[in-house]
Amino acid sequence: MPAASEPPLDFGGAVLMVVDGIPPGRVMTYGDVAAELGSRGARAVGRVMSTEGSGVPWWRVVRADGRPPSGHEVEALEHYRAEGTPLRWAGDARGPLDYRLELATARWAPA
DNA sequence: CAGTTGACAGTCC
DNA sequence: GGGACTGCCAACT
Repeated sequence: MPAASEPPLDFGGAVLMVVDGIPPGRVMTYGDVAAELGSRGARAVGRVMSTEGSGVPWWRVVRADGRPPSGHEVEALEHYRAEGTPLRWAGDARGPLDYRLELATARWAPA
C-alpha cells in the first residue's frame, strides 16, 4: 500500500511536511520542527527553508526569539497580519520591523 | 575526504 | 533586558 504517510522523506521533505501542517495564525520554532523530526538540527531546518521553503508557509516558522528569518521581516509581517497571528512589539521599537511573535499564544504543536 | 557555512537554540555574563 | 559563546545537524565547495 502506497503509504503516502511515510515516503522516503529526506530531511528537507520532512521539514516541508511539518511546516505545511502548521495552521494559519499559528507558528512553530525551528527547534520544535527539528524535534518533530527527531533531530536537533534547528539550523538544518532553517537551511532547508532557504532552499526549498519556497513551497511552504515559511513565515509560520520563526526563531525561538519570536522573530522571523533575517531579511524577510517585512514579508513575514504581512502574512502575520493577514492571518491574525498574535504579534507583540516593544513600545520603544528601534524600527517598524522590530516586532516579535507572541509565542506564548501563537506557538503551536503538531498532533 | 575534510572544511566551511547556515532562514538556529540554549546557557552564561 | 540584551549581548556573546558554544553546540547540533545537514548540505555545499
